[in-house]
Amino acid sequence: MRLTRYFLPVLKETPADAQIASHRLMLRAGMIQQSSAGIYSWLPMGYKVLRRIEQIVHEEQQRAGHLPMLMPTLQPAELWRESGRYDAYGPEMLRIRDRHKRDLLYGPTNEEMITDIFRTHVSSYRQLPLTLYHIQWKFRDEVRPRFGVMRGREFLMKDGYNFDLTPEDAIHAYNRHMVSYLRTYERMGLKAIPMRAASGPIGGDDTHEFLVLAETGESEVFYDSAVEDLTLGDRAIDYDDRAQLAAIREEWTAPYARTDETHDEALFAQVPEERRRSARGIEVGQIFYFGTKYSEPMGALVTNEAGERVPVHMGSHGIGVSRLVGALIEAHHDERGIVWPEGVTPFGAGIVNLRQGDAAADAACEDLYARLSAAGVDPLYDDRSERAGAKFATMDLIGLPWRVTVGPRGLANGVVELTERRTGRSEEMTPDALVARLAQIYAAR
RNA sequence: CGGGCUGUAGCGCAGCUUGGUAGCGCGUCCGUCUGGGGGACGGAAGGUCGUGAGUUCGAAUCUCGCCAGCCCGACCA
Repeated sequence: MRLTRYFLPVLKETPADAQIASHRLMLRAGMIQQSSAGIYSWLPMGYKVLRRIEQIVHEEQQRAGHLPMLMPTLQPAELWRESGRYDAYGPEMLRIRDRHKRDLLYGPTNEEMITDIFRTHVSSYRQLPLTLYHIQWKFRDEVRPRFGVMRGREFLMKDGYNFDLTPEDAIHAYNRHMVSYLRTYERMGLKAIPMRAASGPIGGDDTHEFLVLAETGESEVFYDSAVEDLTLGDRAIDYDDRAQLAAIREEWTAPYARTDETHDEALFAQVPEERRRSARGIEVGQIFYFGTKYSEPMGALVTNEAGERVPVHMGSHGIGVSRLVGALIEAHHDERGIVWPEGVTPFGAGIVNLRQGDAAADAACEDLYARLSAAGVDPLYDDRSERAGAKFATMDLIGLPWRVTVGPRGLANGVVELTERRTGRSEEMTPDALVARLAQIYAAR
């Protein structure tokens, strides 16, 4: 993409309403624009990041064998009356009445709807196990939206639902979600720690929240520093291997890690003192096993091998997709701007032409732009007639992991410069070497 | 939902106390000079002063109502 043809309305000054880094930087980098309290438009670059995150979530869900689908944003009230949640949910749920005076609601989640779909079409244990998910906009009428997309009223969320015959099968589904989530966050360049959590209005017994450590997090967390060192790396995972998944779950959940809601001082005291940590965290996902909580009252029954009609065991599992954009920035920024991890960056590298209009510089930039594009790096070429300082400041702000600097001075020696945003380290090299280097970095993406 | 604060140009703000018909910086547009960390000079566009009513000869400014947004708390992913 050429910057002169893009829409990137960056701000030099900080908008007064933005308090925390991610909100401030998303506004300054031209990623979002507030529409009303807790509701945002996603401008091209913000949307690009959102779509990348969404893509990673899709890939990892499908790798785990979960099936993508799409349910509507507006749901009939009847379904929620059946589960008893129409009254239980409270004013957070946005209620709407259509012209026929039918009660609708803008879905804050989809347990009722998915259960309805399930009971209509599935009646035998032979059709199990089944895990369906979708990525859809949700609405919760927060009393006090704040922190930009981190706590908006409208938000994009992946929510998945598993249907299993037995508690054992459902626990396997739970573990499958835990492992796929660990992998999802790791691919985005985030360290998210599963913590034993409280179940809230979804209800249920077994539940973990995934928290990204950040000073601006909404939850207070307590954990054993041993979890910080855990990583999945490139280990081969077989999502049908129950023992392997259970072992990974054990590995991640054995060290103490809880939010303030479930924190237990006595247990925490058993952690060696030098490994005890208390910090703040941003919740970016949660998994639940809740058994027959919805299947029983809503009649989601299947026939088992003995010919008996039994309620299915269910769980639901969410990832806050839009919130992740904010969480990523909270975890990855400095005083100059955002520092995108390569897994989610909107563009792979920025090309800065220091002397727009100079024949040699223009030609070198065009050449690099074409070759990096062909190599799948997806570069953003700053071809504006701005001075170097302005171009550098913009690149620092929008946080692309790599900056390619092209100017007459270097070109006279046959070199261009490659700078890593995270460390600020620069290296001069020939254009050929630079293309090869970036192509290799992004080959896996 | 309790407490606090703020609405003036795209963004950040001044002006309000003491009423006289709106200003600064950034950004935007045009031009010239510049050219390796938000450059300089010259010119230009852009405002129902959140909104409604009241007081007054006259309201951005004073009074009351409403609306919106932000912060702290409670709540929440």
